[in-house]
Amino acid sequence: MATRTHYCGSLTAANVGETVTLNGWVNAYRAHGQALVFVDLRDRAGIAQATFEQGSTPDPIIEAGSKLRNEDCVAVTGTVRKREKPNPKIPTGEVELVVQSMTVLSKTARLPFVPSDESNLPDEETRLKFRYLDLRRPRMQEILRIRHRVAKVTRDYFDANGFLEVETPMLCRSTPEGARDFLVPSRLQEGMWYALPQSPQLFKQILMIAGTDRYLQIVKCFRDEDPRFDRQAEFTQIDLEMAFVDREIVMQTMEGFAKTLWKQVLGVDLADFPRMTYREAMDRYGIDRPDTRYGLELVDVSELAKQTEFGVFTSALDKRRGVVKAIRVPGAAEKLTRKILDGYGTFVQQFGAGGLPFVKYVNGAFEGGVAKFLAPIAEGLVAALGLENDDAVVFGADTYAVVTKALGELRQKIAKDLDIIPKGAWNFLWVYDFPMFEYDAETGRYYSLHHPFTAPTQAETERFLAADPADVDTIESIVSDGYDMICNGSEIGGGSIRIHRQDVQKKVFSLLGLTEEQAKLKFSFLLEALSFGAPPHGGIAFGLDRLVMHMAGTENIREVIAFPKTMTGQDLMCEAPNLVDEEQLKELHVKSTARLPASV
RNA sequence: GGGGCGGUAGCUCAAUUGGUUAGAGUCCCGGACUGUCGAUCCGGUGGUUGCGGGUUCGAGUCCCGUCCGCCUCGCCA
Repeated sequence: MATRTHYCGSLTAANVGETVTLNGWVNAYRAHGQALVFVDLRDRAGIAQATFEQGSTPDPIIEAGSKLRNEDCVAVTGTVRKREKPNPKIPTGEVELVVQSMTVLSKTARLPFVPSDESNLPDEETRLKFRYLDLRRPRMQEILRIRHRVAKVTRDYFDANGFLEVETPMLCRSTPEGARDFLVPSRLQEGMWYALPQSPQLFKQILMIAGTDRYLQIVKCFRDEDPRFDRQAEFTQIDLEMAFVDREIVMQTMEGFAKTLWKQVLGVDLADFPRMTYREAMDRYGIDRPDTRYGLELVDVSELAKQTEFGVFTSALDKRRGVVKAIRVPGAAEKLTRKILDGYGTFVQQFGAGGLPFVKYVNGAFEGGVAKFLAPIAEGLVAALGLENDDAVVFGADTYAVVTKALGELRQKIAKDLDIIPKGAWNFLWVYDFPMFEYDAETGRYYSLHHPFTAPTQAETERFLAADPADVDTIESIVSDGYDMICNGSEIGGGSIRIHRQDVQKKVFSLLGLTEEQAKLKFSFLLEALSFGAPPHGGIAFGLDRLVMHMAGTENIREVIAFPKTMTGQDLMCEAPNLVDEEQLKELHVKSTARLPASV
């Protein structure tokens, strides 16, 4: 075949007069009979027009050109010529290739869809089934390129900062806590199972103990939980760890990374990242990953609510940790119709709220909703919320946990519904000072807010070691040395300074309900490693897929993964998962209890 | 495991209250055409309305079940 001398997308007026060969696919064709045919050829780099014309192109080649159809794969050779009428819509529009010879490398069968017909793109199901056609689209190629750039800049940045890329195993041991594991049966060890890594957490800590000092890995991780629009069972982390560091060093290094990434991939200069404690984030935004691109902040109006006769308020305040909070929605008195507000009422109910009291502030007075209850505190409320004419106000009244969750979620929904999120904004911030533990009254035990290897802050360590496990308030007040990097309300990275003291690690395990025996059974290697001169260390893991989602501006995570899985965990192209041979199961010492056939 | 939305030609969509032979654009096939770039013009192929059951004189439309896709709650240290 004639091999490429240029990419279609790279042709410019500078190539005029040159004889070039293009390899690509037919993006579109315009045949004007046996004497003139235009074919738009597409490759990874872009589109160029190939012209078959009598006088320049041999007749049999014109004939063959007129038979080309969408997505046929061809090689064409010819001379680059300046066009009489340039096409300003494409970058190569000033020139065309006058075809002298052509090879049809591969005719296409009847297409399930036409990749170049952006206005008639099929549903996602069809795109995923024929992913190779979908990926031919320039937009998908652009996303692949961005993803590549992110990986490349990542390796360059961390290489320049002394990090070493080290691979860690995919076949690991299953550990308690955390997400559900994907399991792999062992053939050589009958009855035993590997687990695919949820993250290389322990390996990278061991690498720090092993003197690697600075570690980086771009690595697949697996969590067998239900997907979301930005979550997939199989995903990629940019995983990092540093020894002999404190929180400040890690945060500075990682902030530098994010800035470098945005600069080199998008050409965007990011300002220094603001920092916010977990407490402040929850108080003001009702979530641990606040989207600071817009207002709609939560305001505690408990003191005012106390002065009303409104049962919903007063009974909420009678509860342990009861609060009344409000969100001012500027200028939304008309937009938030009764119907919409009813919908919001239902919306907050799924987070445990009883309903959504609301009121509108029009011409200096409250009207609608719960207006009649607010008379005694009207002045105070206007001042507390900074109300202006035509504002709407929604309230949450319940325990702190319920109000925070309900209003935090509602805040984001209102912002989307009213379309008040500024386009093109990059609001990064750090959230830190997370609690180490949350106590769950139902199971009667503590849970790690981050993971069980997260250290308490240095200042808290002795208080933590001294704390009585039965003293829930004290345990819950212990602050960890963790930090999350937030971008536009999305957690793109999370990490912490790790525990490097055996006594601290043992206490964490015991608070999590692991007996000394269980801890030894599951984590003996870690506890042992910690006893051999473990350096202080800490790190972070970024969600590569989410980073690319933000940078490419896609609606979901599947768009940034070449071969993604659906919400039911299937690969529609290769049809995984699927049945296996009975013989395979036997070798693996596995017998299925499924009602449907487990093998073919 | 729970909730919501969706599934009609290869693709994108339409089809009045349940009522004639389920239509249009596009792709594809055939024909015309020497400057198009969403080419244009003429003709044609193409349907188990996701699947199964039910109600009805009659179901794309209503009901039940099921599968698939998306979103969501739980879950995701």
